[in-house]
Amino acid sequence: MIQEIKTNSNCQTCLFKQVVMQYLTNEQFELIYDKTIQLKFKKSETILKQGNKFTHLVFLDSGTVKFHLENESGKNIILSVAKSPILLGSSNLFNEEINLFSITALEDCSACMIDINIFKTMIHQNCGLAIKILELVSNLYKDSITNFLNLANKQVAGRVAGTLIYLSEKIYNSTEFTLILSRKEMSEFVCCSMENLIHTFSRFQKEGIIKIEEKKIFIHEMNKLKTINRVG
Amino acid sequence: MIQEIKTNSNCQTCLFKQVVMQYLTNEQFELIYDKTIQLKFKKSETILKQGNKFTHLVFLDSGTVKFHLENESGKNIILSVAKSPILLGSSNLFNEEINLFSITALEDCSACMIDINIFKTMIHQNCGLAIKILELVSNLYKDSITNFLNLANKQVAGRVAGTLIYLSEKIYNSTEFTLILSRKEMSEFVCCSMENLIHTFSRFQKEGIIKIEEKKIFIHEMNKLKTINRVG
DNA sequence: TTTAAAGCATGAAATATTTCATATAATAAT
DNA sequence: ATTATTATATGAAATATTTCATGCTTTAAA
Repeated sequence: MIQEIKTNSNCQTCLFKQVVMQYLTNEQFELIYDKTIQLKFKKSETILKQGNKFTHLVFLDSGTVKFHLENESGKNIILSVAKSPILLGSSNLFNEEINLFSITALEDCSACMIDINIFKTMIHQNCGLAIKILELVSNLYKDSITNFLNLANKQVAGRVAGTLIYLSEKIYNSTEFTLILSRKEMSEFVCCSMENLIHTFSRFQKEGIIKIEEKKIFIHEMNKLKTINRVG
Repeated sequence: MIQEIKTNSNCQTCLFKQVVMQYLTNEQFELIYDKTIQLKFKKSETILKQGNKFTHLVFLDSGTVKFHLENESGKNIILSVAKSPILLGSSNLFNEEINLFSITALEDCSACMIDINIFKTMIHQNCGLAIKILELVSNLYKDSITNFLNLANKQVAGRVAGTLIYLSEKIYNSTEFTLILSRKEMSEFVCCSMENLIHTFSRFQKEGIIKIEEKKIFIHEMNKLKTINRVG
């Protein structure tokens, strides 16, 4: 990762600043800003590592990331995919200061690392900011339940459909997109073997529901996908 | 459910009051108290219903509950089991005021229903309280990830082991306990068919890992259970 | 440029899981 | 007391999933 000289940064247009400034004075913001480091991450670099003590909130300014964790049997699981602009690490704020999961860049990203102690002090001084963070954590919590719902008690076809719908609606905002996840990563998202994922992709393609050209995916029949997702 | 006359209630010893009073004045607490209703729920009564607009936080004073939801294919899933004292509904506080999941009594419960609007007003006036709630939501979030980890990418035996460990360590604080969940409910917790759950119980019993006497469960070899849970 | 490695794809065998059929015991209803 | 219902249990067939073997294609390395 490359550390940028801060004078080059574009704080003027930063969404995080715009939100936070509603609750902070200029002086308070300067305190945060002094401790903030702007970094660039290359594809597949780790932004936050599961199990590490975490020292910074991360505001993802550009790029897409995956939240993932290893379970006790050593298998990797992708919890979610998120794109900028988004604040990462907020769910850890009031845990035991250990990252619950890893966050890794799926494509080149730029991010601001915000000192956690300074930020916590600000929260204590500022109800509005605390409530804003509470909103963020609540929504993360909601997303994780949605995710859980997609996986639990469904067969692989239903889960693959759910994941394709999620990517289409929440990440790419289109029924045609170029996947930045490998087949292996897709299978870690769907929680099945890579072969099963590929078989399911092939089946969906044979049935005309989707079209696959290597990394490009075209969803032709979203309705069928939604039915498959619903019935499991 | 039976509504109690408030003069009979035991607010003097209530944990919720003890915590909240650290952040509120007597006058503020009285405001909340005036709008609070104390209820008793019988086993299997619904405390909060998935999809309903939610109007009250619920402080569970006694009893044990399950968090559960129906997925799109109509299957019931138990997200978690929780026992008193615990504040229910806090994760909904800053969502769209819709219950994300249902909460149902697993045994007779008593609970205080706290008006959400009054409580929100208090949060806005009080950073300490906001941060306390933030802690609660963060921990709920952490629990749901732990739960997810137990289920994802593991075979049924590993998941059954994980659920037994959870019940033993987090709910009953003993290796011997009388299950308040039916076999059907256990299978909804583990996310498998009821038959598969029963098969797995039988297998564990044959291998001497646990002993089952109808509703009573004796965990004889916790280490083996943990190994099975870890390797999946 | 050639070779090695990684990613993707397919089919078949091995394994896991669900569904179905059936039975028994415990509980509820008549 | 008798009957019906519910909860629990077991085994076998049907289905789903993983694992394995293999091949092709693309990318990275020598």
